[in-house]
Amino acid sequence: MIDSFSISNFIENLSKSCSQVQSREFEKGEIVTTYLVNRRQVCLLASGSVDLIRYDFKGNKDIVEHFTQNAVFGEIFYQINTNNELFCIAREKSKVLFFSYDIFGKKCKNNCKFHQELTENLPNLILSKISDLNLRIELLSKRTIREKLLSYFSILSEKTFSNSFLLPFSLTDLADYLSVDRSAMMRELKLLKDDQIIKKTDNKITLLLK
Amino acid sequence: MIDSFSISNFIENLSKSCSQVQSREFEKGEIVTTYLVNRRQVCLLASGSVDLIRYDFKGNKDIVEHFTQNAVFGEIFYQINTNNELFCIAREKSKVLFFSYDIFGKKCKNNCKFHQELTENLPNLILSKISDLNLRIELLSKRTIREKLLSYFSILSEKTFSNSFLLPFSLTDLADYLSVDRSAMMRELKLLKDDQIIKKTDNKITLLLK
DNA sequence: ATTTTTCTGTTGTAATTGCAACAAATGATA
DNA sequence: TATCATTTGTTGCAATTACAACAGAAAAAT
Repeated sequence: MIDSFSISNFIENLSKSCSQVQSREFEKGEIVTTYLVNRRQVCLLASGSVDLIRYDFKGNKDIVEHFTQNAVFGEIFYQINTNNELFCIAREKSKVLFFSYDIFGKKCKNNCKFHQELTENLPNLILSKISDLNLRIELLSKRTIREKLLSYFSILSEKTFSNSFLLPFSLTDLADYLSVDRSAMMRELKLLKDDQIIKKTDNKITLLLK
Repeated sequence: MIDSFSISNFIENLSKSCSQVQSREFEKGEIVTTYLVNRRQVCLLASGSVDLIRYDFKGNKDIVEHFTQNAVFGEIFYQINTNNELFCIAREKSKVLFFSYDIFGKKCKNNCKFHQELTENLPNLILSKISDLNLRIELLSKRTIREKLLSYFSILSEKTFSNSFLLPFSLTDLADYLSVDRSAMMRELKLLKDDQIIKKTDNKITLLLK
């Protein structure tokens, strides 16, 4: 599996640039890409964070997906005809690599090391994207807010090998990720505290399961 | 993009078997694979249909995912630590190819045509898997049953270029796919009929939008 | 340092939904 | 053909949830 270290290496090596990969830095708020055209382009987030945003017919903003380091994104992964406009916007200063999805089979003309590492690791990046999507479906499939929260906490707990962990999102974003009303989620969090199932201080959650 | 025709060709050519791909037929009800071990194995459904089933701690059966022709599946795409047991079960007579995900970069020793076609097409099969997952997330993110149904119908309508289309699922499975209570969904379908937003006869839906 | 924006926290209320339970229709199997 | 299993369709009711609206805290921008 690719790790942050490898990605950093990618970026370093990129100075001796691979002809088939572009790289660019974005400031907070800048549009990284849109899902309006139909290209075979893949975006790989080398550093920072990027949101996939929808503006619906009423102009309401809605976070569809949230990308962090090593995430791959782009309209090629989102062949869904929503009649809304989808944008990827940098949440903070971010570095993004752009290349064609069809880089897969092909060898680089220069036979460059960077290109080779990229094609070797892309399959794993895609695997982890698929797992992330499946995880979200798993959570969204739960019927109640309580179940959604507890499933999510349980997964964070397993990831960190601890009953205590920091939420990687703000509570507002968490409600968005679980696709529930924020105030209803806040209420449920309070009930979970009252029932002594969790403890919560700021964005640190502790599971109190016996 | 790969089509059914290409897949059929794959299967035909498979007679001169590629050393890195196994193929097997399953009868209805047979276990195709389980998500208990951690292998790099990919399953590709050449024909038939397969369900990914969960049995929770109470023994309740739950359809997590439903695969049809050309779908790729296997635990490699599902790195989620649910404490449940996940099985893939053939819904009908089905043909499945098995191979390693790491087939990607590697060339076949025999340099066989089949292997080459497979590695060329696998990236596209994976793309369409990702789009399917994103589509489901899109639907599950809707807040009401009505919105879920209408979004789903609208996508089917676009796919078929028609206001009338057949549901690819039974209503029971549709409720499962949208992760809502079946009886609540039935009620909402009736309300949609009463409000003259849809017509429904058996599993044919007609959108009555002006 | 002050203003503005975003985030957290809370609550009442109405609407939606899950659940349980049932009957009829359809499909599968022996 | 008879029997069993699955699917469709329906309803009452209790529980959950979305929505709206607000205030205070924290963070970001000027």
